[in-house]
Amino acid sequence: MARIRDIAARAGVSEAAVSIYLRDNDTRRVGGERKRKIDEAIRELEYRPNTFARALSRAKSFTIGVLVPYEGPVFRSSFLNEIVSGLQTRLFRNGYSLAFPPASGVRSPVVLKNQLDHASGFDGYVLFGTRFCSRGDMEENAAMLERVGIPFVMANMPELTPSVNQVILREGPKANPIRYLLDLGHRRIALMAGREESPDSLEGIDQAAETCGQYHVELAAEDILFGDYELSIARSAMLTRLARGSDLTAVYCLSDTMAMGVYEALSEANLDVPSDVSVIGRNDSFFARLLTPPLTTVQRPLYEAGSQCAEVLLRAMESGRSGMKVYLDGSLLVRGSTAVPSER
Amino acid sequence: MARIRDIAARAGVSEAAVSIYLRDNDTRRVGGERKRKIDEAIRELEYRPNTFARALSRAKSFTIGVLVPYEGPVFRSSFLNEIVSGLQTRLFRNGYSLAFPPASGVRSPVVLKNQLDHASGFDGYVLFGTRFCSRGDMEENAAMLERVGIPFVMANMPELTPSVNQVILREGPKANPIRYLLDLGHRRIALMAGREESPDSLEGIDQAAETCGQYHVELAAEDILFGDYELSIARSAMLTRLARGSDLTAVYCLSDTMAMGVYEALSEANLDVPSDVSVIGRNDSFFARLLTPPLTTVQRPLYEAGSQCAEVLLRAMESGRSGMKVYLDGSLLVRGSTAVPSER
DNA sequence: CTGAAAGCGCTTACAG
DNA sequence: CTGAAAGCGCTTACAG
Repeated sequence: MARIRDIAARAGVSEAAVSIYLRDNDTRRVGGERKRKIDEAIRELEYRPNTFARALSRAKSFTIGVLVPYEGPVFRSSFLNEIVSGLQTRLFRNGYSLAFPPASGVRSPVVLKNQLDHASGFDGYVLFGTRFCSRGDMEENAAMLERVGIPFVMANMPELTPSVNQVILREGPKANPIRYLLDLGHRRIALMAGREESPDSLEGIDQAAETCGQYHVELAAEDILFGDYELSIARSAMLTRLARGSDLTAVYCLSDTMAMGVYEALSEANLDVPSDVSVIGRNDSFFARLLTPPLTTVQRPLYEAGSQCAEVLLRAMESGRSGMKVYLDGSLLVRGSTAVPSER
Repeated sequence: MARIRDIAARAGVSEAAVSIYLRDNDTRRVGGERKRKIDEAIRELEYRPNTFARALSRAKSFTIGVLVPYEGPVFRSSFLNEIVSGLQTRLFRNGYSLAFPPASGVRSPVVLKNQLDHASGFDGYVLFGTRFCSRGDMEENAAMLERVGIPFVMANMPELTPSVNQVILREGPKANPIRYLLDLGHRRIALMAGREESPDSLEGIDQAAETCGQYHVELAAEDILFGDYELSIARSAMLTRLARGSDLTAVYCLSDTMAMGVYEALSEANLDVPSDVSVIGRNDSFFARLLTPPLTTVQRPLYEAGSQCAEVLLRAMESGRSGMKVYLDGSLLVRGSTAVPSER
């Protein structure tokens, strides 16, 4: 591997000259003839500046750590992947690399601590909430990062401490799926939440309960199901619920993936969507419109959330600002999986 | 940000002592009382060794560059994501980080060159072929990496230069989908390939033609379609083909995603799957079994391919070996989208 | 316009 | 068992 010293020697100039020319091709610090010599040496030796040496001496690494405090394959979640896509596109444009430090440990703050041990010296972080992160975990995580003192932004979490930069996906006024079901005439609605401790699920339950309350409809405890954001678990949860009596006429699922599990369960129970039971999903994953029937879903701007994370982070890195909050609203896409309730 | 110097000062020991203790807690180089002091200082100052300084002086970064020479969101491909998941899991276990250097440029070797400028000093690379990489591109890419002199492994490419480490997904003896269709009695079969120049598509075409040949069936040029590995493009390509006459009785698609596009096209043409046209996909993506009808598909061990990439790379990094080739076979999962051809 | 020197935060022989 | 010193490959004042 050629070093800057080799280039300098071959071109007959000082290392400083090479370094400065590399940073700015138009510098007047280096004369024309010498520039040509340097260029030539670089080409001949296929010189590439060492990333780590450069980061160390510049005190700027052009590396953003993506922190998903969860042991297990990250890239399997189409939800996260969509956000990361937006993040990547925006950050690449500014020349930043994305680094995923190794995850190990069980409790989320422990995993994060381990990840930070491999991510010291980075320019910024994007912290993702996962279904294994309770609100307390995330507060602990955020506090840890604040002590580190490097700019960061949180994705995929309901609003937290005011000092934290966050991009927040919220249902928004145009998207209330429970209200939509109630307006259609449904009175016995189930909520397929994710994981009991997850802030997203808790928020979903609160909102559903509140909306039901406005219609003087009860959201019964037995109608709050937990599908762990996974297809097969949602399927079992739904099956279990159906075994207790099929008086439900609608289900709102906090992810399209879980909605697919609900489709499966309903089909096994010989219940038709939507004539027996209406189903609503969330995210508008690419497969949603291709299901039979096409899934009514709460579209959420995930890619946009990713690029907003990048935007906030870039701003935080250049100005040191914190406490920025960006809110992104969802919207309801009505397709074929919802209908007025029929008497059975 | 605390440095090793701060820890040394606070604990009243030399920097060397801290560094050595950090590397090996059981060292006898540092006495018990001093160890305690160091621990305390580390905890109080929440010290984390600087990744870049450490990489530089150790000449070992514990960073693997994931090179996808393609400008555009990488994490949107569920195909790549599944491979990367396997890679990540195995590499994390050994304490490696995954780094995605920024992509810019149009031609694949140009993108790769740019990426390498941001990835110098890494311990190893995983190079992915994309649908925009011709065989010539990939040979150029491989040659470039060989000149860099750092261990690397290629994923998602048919067999290339012997010197290159590769994990190769091949159809394998148990998976020949064209033969399966022929055995069912189909005689007019279309192939939904990806992109004209992509080696994967070329290989798929060769194999399909060869198998057809064995049955004295012609794979007509007009029955070789290009769906660019995308749903909507596959849909249009299929629609265009159907407009020329619907004498086809079967389609093999080089990805499940394209198979979904074919489903759409067939449904728009009022053709039933499988009674009018049989459809086979590839990859066994998670949604394949949930389509209506459930998709017959060539299951390929993508996650396993990812962990094999990691395995090969780890071996290459410790031994310098090259020219390793790992072959992984697919297998045909027969579900509801295939049947014997009916006369129409 | 140019080079010699010090420094970034670590680690690794080396001498005791 | 311990510390002082040199070095990893860059960059950045500094002096000319």
